[in-house]
Amino acid sequence: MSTPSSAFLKQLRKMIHPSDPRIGALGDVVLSTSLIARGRDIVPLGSTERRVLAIGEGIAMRYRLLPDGGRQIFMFLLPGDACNPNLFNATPMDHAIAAVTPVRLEQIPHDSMLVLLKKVPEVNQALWSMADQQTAVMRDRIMGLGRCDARIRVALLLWELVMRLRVSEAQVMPVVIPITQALLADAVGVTHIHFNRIVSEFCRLGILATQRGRLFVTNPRSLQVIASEITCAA
Amino acid sequence: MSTPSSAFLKQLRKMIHPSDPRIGALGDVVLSTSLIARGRDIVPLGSTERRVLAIGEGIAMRYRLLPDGGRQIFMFLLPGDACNPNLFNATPMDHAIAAVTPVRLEQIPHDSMLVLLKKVPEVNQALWSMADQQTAVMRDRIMGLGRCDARIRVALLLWELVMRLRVSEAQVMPVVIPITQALLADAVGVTHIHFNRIVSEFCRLGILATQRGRLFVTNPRSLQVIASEITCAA
DNA sequence: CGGACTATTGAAGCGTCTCAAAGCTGGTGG
DNA sequence: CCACCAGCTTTGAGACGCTTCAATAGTCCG
Repeated sequence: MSTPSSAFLKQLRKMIHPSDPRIGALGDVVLSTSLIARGRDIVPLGSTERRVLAIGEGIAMRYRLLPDGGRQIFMFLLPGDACNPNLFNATPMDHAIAAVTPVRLEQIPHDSMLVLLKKVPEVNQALWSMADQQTAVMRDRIMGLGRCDARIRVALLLWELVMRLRVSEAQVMPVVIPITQALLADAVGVTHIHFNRIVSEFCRLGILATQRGRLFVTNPRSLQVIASEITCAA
Repeated sequence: MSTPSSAFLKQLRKMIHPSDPRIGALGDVVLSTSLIARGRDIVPLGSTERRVLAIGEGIAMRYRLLPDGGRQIFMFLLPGDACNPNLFNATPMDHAIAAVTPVRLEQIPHDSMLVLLKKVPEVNQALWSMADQQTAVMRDRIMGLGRCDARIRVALLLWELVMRLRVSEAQVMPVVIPITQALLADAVGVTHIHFNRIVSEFCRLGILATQRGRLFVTNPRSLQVIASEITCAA
């Protein structure tokens, strides 16, 4: 069985096929892990990696800084998500990736991945799927930013995180989102201050509960209702 | 030489390597084209394609409709751009692609692509690069939508289009952008009406000139200046 | 020549930002 | 073990960017 305690390999396996025999080859991959402290960069701006990096545990973010000190967060990366699914990319990163919580990072040298790729071509396909999923998340973000008011954008983001957390971690009901309000605000493109007013409202509605540094989603159902007030047809 | 009159194959060739000998194999690909009228869908919502579709000539858009009748445009596709660079994707589209101008569409069956892929593995790499370029464009869009006011978003979009048009078509100075103001507005997330006020301002500044259905960029330089008033460090 | 689409202009309303300030909470060092 | 400090959260009031609604004008096509 070679249970891959790796979140990344687990996700890879899931994308290939429920029970492909060649999946055993995944165990042969050279995988190392390291711990990244909260707030530190995992992949700095302008870097070119020669390993596949993936989130093993914790939460990270793709982001970019602006000259005025602002910051835009493109998306949050959850356990199993790859920072750079494109094995062949030689161009320097146009953004950075940092740890939102303490992160256990999984690293696989490109060489090792390429060997695997030759043995199991379906891995390439799986990597494509992972990349596609991430761009789908970004499309949803563009959708929200371009067409919805802040209230709905917040609901959309939280709903997205709840859904994605449910698969990576098997969460129980009060879903925990261990991300600062300021960071969440930087993702939906509002001031952390206005974000907070919206959170307060959701708390009053019994949808959320707060604690320093984290949010509890007590009622995902109504979150989705709010989100779908304007959400897309897809 | 087998000059591929195909914009897509040209782009593919460019991404592989300036002068790889195996590039000749690109000519063996099964390529057909068809004409799409302005406004028609190229790839409808929910479809699953078994061919690679690419823009040969003209401009298309990735977009999604909202229940309230609104529309968000994720990005514009220019000659050479692929609608679906992921050969292995079997999941239905979560958005649609339509022709902004009359479009000459290039179609290559997946079978044929896979044959090519086996002969020239670098093609896979090239497809990855194309996908990466598109997500880079989307990241820039998120950046703008989340962090910049409308004036700058407009400058950013127009600057992006000017840059990308310069490579696909060898444009001369008054760069023509044959896209309706209403559509451009739907891309940057403002009312077409407010978009028009910004265009008017840019006209007064001598940056733009207008004509029914198209924009002329007469002074790209100052466009970039405005765009970089807040733009990212990258 | 009529009809449909595109562009343009004005005025009122509101969503969000900005600035300013003050609680809180948890972790750190004394 | 306590005090302090940095980071996170919360609250208020004024300003402004953008939307909305309404209406007119220009331009292409059948």
